[in-house]
Amino acid sequence: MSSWGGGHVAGWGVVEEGWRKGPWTSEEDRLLMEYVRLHGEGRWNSVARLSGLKRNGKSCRLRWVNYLRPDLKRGQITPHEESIILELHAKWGNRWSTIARSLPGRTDNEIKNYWRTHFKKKAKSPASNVEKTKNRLLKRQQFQQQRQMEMMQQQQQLFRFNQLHMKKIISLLEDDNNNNNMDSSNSNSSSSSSDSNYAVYVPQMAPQTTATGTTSAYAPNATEEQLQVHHYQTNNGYWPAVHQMTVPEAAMYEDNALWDGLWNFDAEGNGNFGVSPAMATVTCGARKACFHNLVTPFC
DNA sequence: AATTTATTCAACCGCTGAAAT
DNA sequence: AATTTCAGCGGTTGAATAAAT
Repeated sequence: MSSWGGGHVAGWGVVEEGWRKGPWTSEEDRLLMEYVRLHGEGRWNSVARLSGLKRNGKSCRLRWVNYLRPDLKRGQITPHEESIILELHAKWGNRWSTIARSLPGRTDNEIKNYWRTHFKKKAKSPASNVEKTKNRLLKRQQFQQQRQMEMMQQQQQLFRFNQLHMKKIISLLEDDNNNNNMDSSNSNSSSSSSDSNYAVYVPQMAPQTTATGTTSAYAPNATEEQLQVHHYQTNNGYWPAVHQMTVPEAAMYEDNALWDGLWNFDAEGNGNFGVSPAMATVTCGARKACFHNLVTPFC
């Protein structure tokens, strides 16, 4: 069944001429990551000798570059990225690796696949099919927008709730203050619970739990440790990349992540907003960004 | 509910050019 | 200078999954 191009026919995971082929197991990923940790990227043909992996250099390099590299950006291609792909493809044609250089965290393979599935067919297919695709995308987009509105409404409600509480607290404090300073009658300093007072109150988001259960608060003062994601479960079972994201890096991603968050709003509402596990933490950033936008006008 | 069709994407291949021997 | 090795590129395949019938 799996005759990859030319050459001898070998099944998935079958050892052919000493080399294993097909999908990678979590153990193989672990070995490869360990190899890179110890020896760095490159010298791929030494992997088998030094790590015990029964994969050839080519396969190892590909696995690392397209899947295990910690700086990979996961999640769907954003509209912004899509426009870059289109623009650069018009300019350079199928020079995928060149295009990929303009999209940090995206691989040439990913861009190639994306372009082929989204644009190559569209160019060929009859108008009716294009319409169908358009309608389907539109439908999905509308649904996603609705979900987003619901989320925002919930967040606004939470904010209002916090405001009310703060008002109560302030008035209680004022009462207390007034009682304590009964004899100082001209106490102008004790402000009433004016808007300007609670407007500066920025409610802290509850810590978000990532796919791994790792707490990722993504508060402005979140430590680097809080922003680390260690191991993920994916649909094929395992995604072991160790992605360490510093606070400035996370901030840099925030913009993109916001797009991802909006674009990938997930129908199941599974808490990851439809992004891949690797982006789960980053998406928390997006959520934070959304929330921040709600608060900003009051600041 | 079952079947068919379409889509996605990880992993393969052959080829090429650069670097090492 | 010739040969071998290695890394990287673009094209292709097919298993898994989603959507349509």
